[in-house]
Amino acid sequence: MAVAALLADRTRAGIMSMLAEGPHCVCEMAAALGERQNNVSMHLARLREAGLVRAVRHSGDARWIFYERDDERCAAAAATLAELLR
Amino acid sequence: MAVAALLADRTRAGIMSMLAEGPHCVCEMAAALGERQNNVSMHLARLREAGLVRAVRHSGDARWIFYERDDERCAAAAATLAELLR
DNA sequence: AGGGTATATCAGCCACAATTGAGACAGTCT
DNA sequence: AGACTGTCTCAATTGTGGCTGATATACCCT
Repeated sequence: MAVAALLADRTRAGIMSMLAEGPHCVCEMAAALGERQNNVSMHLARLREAGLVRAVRHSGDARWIFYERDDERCAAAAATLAELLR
Repeated sequence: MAVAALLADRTRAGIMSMLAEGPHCVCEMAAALGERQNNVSMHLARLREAGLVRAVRHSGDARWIFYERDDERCAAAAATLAELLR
């Protein structure tokens, strides 16, 4: 899926926005965005496939799965988009 | 329509890419992109509504309508997108 | 005025993506 | 082991957006 299409979805944009501030677990984002957990999970899968985010398991309690941005990939994606609007 | 959604379409991305090099008329872009005229026209309408491009009539022959980018709006849009990937 | 060309608009159809609902899986407690 | 919680996956439905085909509008030319 293209970067622009990934950001085009309201929920995914919200996810990226939240992750810009730091790592969050799925249920936190679902609650904050007013979306169901399985939806957020699916959108995260899309973002993961594109490499924009990655899942990390906490060492202490592995029930929660935290997601964080891949800054390098995000920067590359931003450059790709900026090219179109250059 | 959101900026990201506008750029998510292959045809619209092609249009923006062509317009980055300079003004073009609808039929030129349709031919270059291998799309039908009415499709390109419709996509241009979307881009026009968003303010990313504008139509200009040639003074000499007003049959052709040239489209050109609105650099200011494009820069603003790029900033909006960059914010999500910041 | 009439014919030709460039562009715009509109209804109908189709494809794809988002949401829903249900269930599976993994890890943590008691 | 059994209950509970957080996450993931999948089939079915819904909804949105793009494409098509036809038509309308605008301009030029003879």
